[in-house]
Amino acid sequence: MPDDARAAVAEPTPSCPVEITLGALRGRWTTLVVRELLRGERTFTELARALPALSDKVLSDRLAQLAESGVLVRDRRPGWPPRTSYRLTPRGRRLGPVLQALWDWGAGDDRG
Amino acid sequence: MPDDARAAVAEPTPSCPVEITLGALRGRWTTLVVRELLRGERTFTELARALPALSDKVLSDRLAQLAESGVLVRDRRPGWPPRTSYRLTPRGRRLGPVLQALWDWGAGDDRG
DNA sequence: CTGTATCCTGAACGATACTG
DNA sequence: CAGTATCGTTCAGGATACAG
Repeated sequence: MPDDARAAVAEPTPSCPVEITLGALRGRWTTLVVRELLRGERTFTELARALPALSDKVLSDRLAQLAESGVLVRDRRPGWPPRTSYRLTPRGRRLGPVLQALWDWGAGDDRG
Repeated sequence: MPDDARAAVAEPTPSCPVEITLGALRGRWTTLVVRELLRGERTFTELARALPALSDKVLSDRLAQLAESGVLVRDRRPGWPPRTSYRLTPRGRRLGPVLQALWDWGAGDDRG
């Protein structure tokens, strides 16, 4: 973390890298979608089936959000029935260690 | 990450460690408060001054939230004027690597 | 199958005022 | 100094219906 991270902060969402990452992961279900994709390519329906309590709209929102932040890409195949796959970009795959860090802290036994 | 992380997920906020961590860091300003405390003990006023755009109420909310999740402790000293210090617990200090991981990803140049 | 549009509700946020 | 109480607004989440 560079030293200018120490600068006085007037806003919580400037160009701060921490906020960029939290922005990409923001919202319910987001990390679960990413985790599913870390296991491999998935279609819309496969994601919906893996996350049964998640509505179509929110899944759509999450996929758009993650595409926007460069975490995943859509792979739309022509023909019928329409079939779209989602897979992580290299940048998206690099979220693996981030989720690992989040996991480790949350699983911490508080001693030490 | 243990293998049962692969289990089908019906809710986004079960006892999943990732969600525990995100829950602790949830909300605007939260990571900035933690980052300030990573630099050392701080009083309410010092935190408020470091984060000028943050209202008393929200700062109070954040400190309560972070105390609740075991990230920091209050150190209230008797006498007048009242003076309260906040400092991270060992668990709170272990958020350092987590914020580092968030920082690194957000600062990533997208190549590789 | 793969989404988008619309509406509704509850929680988070921020301002202000007030207390020990 | 160190907070809490109250209130209004905004925004994300979820249900439902519909479209390419």
